[in-house]
Amino acid sequence: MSSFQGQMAEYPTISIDRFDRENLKARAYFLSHCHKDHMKGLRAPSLKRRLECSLKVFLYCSPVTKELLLTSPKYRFWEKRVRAIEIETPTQIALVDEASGEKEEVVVTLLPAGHCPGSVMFLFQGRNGTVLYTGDFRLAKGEASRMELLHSGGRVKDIQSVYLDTTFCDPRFYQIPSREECLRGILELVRSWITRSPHHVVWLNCKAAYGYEYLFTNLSEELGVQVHVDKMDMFRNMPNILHHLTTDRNTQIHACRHPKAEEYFQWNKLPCGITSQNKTVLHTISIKPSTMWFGERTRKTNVIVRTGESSYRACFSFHSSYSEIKDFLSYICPANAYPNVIPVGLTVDKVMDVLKPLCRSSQSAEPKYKPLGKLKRTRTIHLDSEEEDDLFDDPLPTLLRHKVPYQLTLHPEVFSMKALPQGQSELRQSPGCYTADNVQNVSLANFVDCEESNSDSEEELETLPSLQGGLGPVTLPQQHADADTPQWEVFFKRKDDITDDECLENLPSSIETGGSQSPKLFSDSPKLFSDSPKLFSDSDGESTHISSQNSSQSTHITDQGSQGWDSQCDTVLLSSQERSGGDSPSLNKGAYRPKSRENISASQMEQNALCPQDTYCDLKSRDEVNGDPHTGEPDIVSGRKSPPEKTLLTSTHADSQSSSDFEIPSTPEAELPKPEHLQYLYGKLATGQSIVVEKRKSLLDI
DNA sequence: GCGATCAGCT
DNA sequence: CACAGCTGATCGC
Repeated sequence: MSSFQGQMAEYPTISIDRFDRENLKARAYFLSHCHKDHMKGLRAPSLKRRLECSLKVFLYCSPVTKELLLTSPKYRFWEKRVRAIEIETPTQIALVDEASGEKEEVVVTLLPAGHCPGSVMFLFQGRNGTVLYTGDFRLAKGEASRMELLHSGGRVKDIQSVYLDTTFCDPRFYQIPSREECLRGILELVRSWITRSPHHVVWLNCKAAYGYEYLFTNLSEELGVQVHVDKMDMFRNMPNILHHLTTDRNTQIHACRHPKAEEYFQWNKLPCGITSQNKTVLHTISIKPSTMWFGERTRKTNVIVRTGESSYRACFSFHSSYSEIKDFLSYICPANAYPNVIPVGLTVDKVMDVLKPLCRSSQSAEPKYKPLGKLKRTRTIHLDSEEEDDLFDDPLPTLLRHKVPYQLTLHPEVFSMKALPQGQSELRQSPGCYTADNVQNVSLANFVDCEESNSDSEEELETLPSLQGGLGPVTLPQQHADADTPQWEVFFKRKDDITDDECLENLPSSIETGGSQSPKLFSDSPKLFSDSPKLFSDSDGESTHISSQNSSQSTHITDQGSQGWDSQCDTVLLSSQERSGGDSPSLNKGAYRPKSRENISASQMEQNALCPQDTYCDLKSRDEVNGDPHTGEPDIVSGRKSPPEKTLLTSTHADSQSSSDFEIPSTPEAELPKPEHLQYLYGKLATGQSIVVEKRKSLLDI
């Protein structure tokens, strides 16, 4: 839970995610996402009164957050005072003291945080330097390097302070299985159950919070079954979520809730009250998403655990793991970092001990000789001209440097993150800032093109095996390019292509921080967005448009598999959950190859834990392998007890968080990178050539 | 009656 | 395991 008090040292007149006490005096409010622990005081009478007196005070958030917030009647009084800011669109905001008339300008940029729909990080740039408030986030390793607007001149911006989500900033939580692994595990479990019969249903025991939507949409997409929920009106303007949900109880996947749901479940009753369909009793299992983590040396990442006869726990995390946090922070390398959360059992000091070494100050404490000629942690290879002296960090905030962009050189993915219907370009018009307007219009035009082409390929996608990218169930809902309706692109986006950034991340030199010593091999692109903030006009940027947010962490499975560095072990179901029919249009047929438990010895299991597909592992109760009550039909009608936990699904994808990829034994079919190959790759990296990673014919790609 | 806070629960 | 959030008890306005 966030213990951030709302204010940042550099910009104390703005309040973020806290709206009580001192924050009542703020000149502007920011909400990173719609979770209650970040909304304290947001509907308190004291703040309501403040709003009535101070007509220039606004709440800034992402378009999706605005939508979610205003759907709740309790917050509807904010309607006239919420201003949605497009993702990744630097926007200038005036902080006015209404009493004295004193004014300060800041430029804020919203960056997708991957925590829940609408969740963002706030990057502020102004006279007291550049600071980043992360809100809650889950970003896979290397993702910061793909955020265009964290960079300037091809380098990470000079960030004074980071206010960081440290929920799992504890070595205990070293590794949390990737979103894709978890998703795949749940998908296969659900698939294995609901394909048994139309009366086999799954209850997803989710907490009342935004953040599970990508689970629902992916399950629905892959299995062709809508998810039953209690309410969906908050998604009314987000078709890509809405289409996968239903309030019709007659479906096989439920995520409905009830205060006595657990009790109901004991009696084979779903939270929505049904126990049968068409006079046939339902066979139900429950899956409870919860965080699972693994230590540094743990190679086994079991994403599904059986906790009872019909109960399962599935790995699911809204927050970055310890190693993901460290990766993020070390990439940003701010002067200071402050924890927003103190994990239970830790103290502020303990957390600071982790954060400090990743900050600039600790690294530049004493002058050190550094060998010249090392590559700087550049992120993207720009083809444009060099624009600034690389030897020194920018003394000025980026916004003060007014550059006139001459061409749009941003990468397509940047645009794909910003869904904007045609015809809304005028909403971006900001009187008094024609330079920015021009840029916006240019980018908008390009964006629209981009969208249309996306929608074209969408058609294709549906006719192609959706495993094209090798990601299988991770395939995420596509974008709709309906110019007339508000757009919603799923906030977690799949990225097929590994970028060179990713590779750079794995290079030792990528950890190098601080001032550059290397000549730039490649010039940087002219800055567009970062130097041309959109001004927040008074003509109310009201927009019903729902912007997308995308989190791109899908590269790891394909990357690593394609390089053969890691065992390509994906989640595999046990025979207990086996169903013989290959009836489903499975994207995972390769991975889904059940094997009889009895045929596998314990030692085999140990091995298999490190090597892939035809594997399961049962960490905790190997001696119980014969006692699976699920092997036969019919099943579970009553008498749910809780046998010792059994791990049913396993994935040994040590994945993105692996600190030492080469330690991992290879699978028979996997190839270790040969020194020459590595040399070749590194050579390409060093010279800035893009590396196209050839996708291995995936196991799943059958 | 409402809100803030806390314990308990999941 | 923790998370996010609900419920219910208590207290103060």
